[in-house]
Formats: sequence, C-alpha cells, structure tokens
Amino acid sequence: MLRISRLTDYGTVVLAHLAHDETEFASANEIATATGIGLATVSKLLKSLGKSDLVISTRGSRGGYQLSRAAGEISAADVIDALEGPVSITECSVDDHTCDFEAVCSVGGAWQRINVAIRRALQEVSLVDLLRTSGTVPGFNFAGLPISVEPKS
Amino acid sequence: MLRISRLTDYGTVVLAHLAHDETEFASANEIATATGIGLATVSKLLKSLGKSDLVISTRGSRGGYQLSRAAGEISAADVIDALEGPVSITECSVDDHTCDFEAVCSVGGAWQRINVAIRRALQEVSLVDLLRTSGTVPGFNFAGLPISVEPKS
DNA sequence: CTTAAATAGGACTAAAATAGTCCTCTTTAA
DNA sequence: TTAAAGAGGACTATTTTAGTCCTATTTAAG
Repeated sequence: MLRISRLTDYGTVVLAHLAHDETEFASANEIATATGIGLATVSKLLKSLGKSDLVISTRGSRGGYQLSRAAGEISAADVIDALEGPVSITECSVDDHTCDFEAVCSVGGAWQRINVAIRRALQEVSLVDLLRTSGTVPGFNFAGLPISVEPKS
Repeated sequence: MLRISRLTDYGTVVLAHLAHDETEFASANEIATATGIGLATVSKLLKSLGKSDLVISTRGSRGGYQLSRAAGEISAADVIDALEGPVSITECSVDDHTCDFEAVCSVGGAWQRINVAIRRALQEVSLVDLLRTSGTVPGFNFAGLPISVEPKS
C-alpha cells in the first residue's frame, strides 16, 4: 500500500502525452484516444490539472490543453498535489487537523519528517524523468546513493 | 494524500507503547487503556503485527505482547508492510499485476524507482526514531542532506 | 449569426477500500 | 475449573475513489 491513486497514475500518463509536443494543443479527446483512458476521466483529470496550473487550457473550438511549463519543471509532487491534495503521510500532518489522541501520542513528529523525506523524493523527479522509462533516472539520489532499479521484465 | 492508513498510524502508537518496556508483556487491554485506542482495534492491530513477526504473543492468562526484536530493528517500512501489505506506489509496482494500458503507458518504470526511494526512506527510520518525538532524527538523510523538520507546535 | 467543437463546473452513482465491532475458539495461569 | 488472555475470522458501516453524465460557457469557422 501507501500508493498513489489510479487517477494520479493516469494523470501522469496524460501529462506524459502533453509533454510529447509541448507547443501543440491536445484536446481531451485526442489524449483519451492516444492513451486508452476514458474521455470523461481524461477530461476530469485535465480539469484538475488546470486548477493547479499544471496545464493551460484553451476553450472553444480548436481548443485543448498544453503543459503550463517545461516538463522538467513539473515534479511528481506537483502531480500528486494537484490530483490528491497535498502529500501528507498521516492525517495529523495536514494543517489544522486536531488529533483526538494527541495527549497520548508518542509518535506524531517523526511521521512528519518521513513525510518531508518522501515529499523531497517526489520533488526530485520531474515529468521528464517519468518519461524516461528505460535506463536510469539521472540525478535521483537517496541518502547520497544514486537509485537505479530495473523495471521488472 | 499519499498517506498511511489511520490503522497503521495507530499501529505505530501501539508499538511505541510496547517499546517502552521491551521486556514486559503488555496485554491488548493495557495498551488500549494507555493509548486511548479502542480495545477491539488494538487487538486487531496486534494480531496483524504478530503475523508479521513484529510482536510476539503469549496466550493464556497473564499473556500479552512483546516486541519481537529491539525497537531499533523495526523500521517504519516493516510496520507499513505488516498493516497495509507491501509498499508500492502504483498498482503496477505489485508483482504479477497486469496493466490494461501497458501498451500505451509511457510512465511505469519511474514510479517504481520512486517507490524504491520511498521504501528506503521508510527503512531508514526505526521505531526508536519514531519515538524520539522532539529534536532531530539522527541519521535520517535524504539526498545527502540531513532532514530535520520541527513538529508544528 | 449559427453551429459544432471544445473546456468548466459540478452533481451523481457505483465500486472498492478502510475502520471498527463482534463472536467463537483455544490457551494457560491460578 | 475458571477467568484472563490471544487467534481467527465474519460482518457491517463508513469513507474514499473512480467513473459517468448533464448543463453552461467559450470560440473558431462557415
């Protein structure tokens, strides 16, 4: 577990499609056809991505979507934030949340630090890296060690 | 989002309680009272933790639970694995899962690498670190930088 | 100025995961 | 023999997630 939702995964696929030709508009319809994801779903995703300014929309006939900035400037964290709300590993990491067990909780703080670590990991990876499916992901390190895991099969 | 479930969070609290006196048994009842979490829930958690060998149970009257090993040897990843199943950030990271969109998916691989990074982060943190609620968490680094975030008041 | 192709926004439903409870059985110390 | 504990699992309610659909708005093109 501890996973991103399927929609977020799809969202990445959608963004990946947009990253292919950053200058052109692509309509939700085109993207749906190209990716095999349902039009309604693609549309919903693009709307969310637009609200978070990851994509720019152009309305009307001949309209469509573009990335709002270079693929290298969009991080995995941005995508997750846009589609799932801010990353936070426990409920009590979210601002203003009050925990019933605060008085007896001897944990709290460290999860928040783990949260920050995960967030940094997600910020280190850009859409460009996500597109580069084969080979290693350059510049992606943890605790000083480069991470390079071969996709299974 | 991208969060551990509330039960996992509770599980950590339960383990934290057990870590206080590693030699003594604590019954589910005691732990429930001490932590403020419902007995049935604590009981369920301990059963799961037992299956994954994070705690050892002793049945019968005067029975209870102990940590199976030193708190320093139990990682956040262990806890999540025990209570939520193996960490994997996308469905397609799980073994033997076949993805309908595999043919058109230009993403896949990188999420798996992110997954590994997150997993490492979670393995670097032990129950001991989770207990140390104030101050910094020693030895916890990301990309070579020590991480130290103050808990929000 | 009308039409068709788009996005915007939200309501709604269905499905799945999560949380929490409860019951019965087994074990073991007193 | 009894009571205190864990084992195991069934069950229900709640919440989250996924996916669909409807209506309104925008805009290029004829």
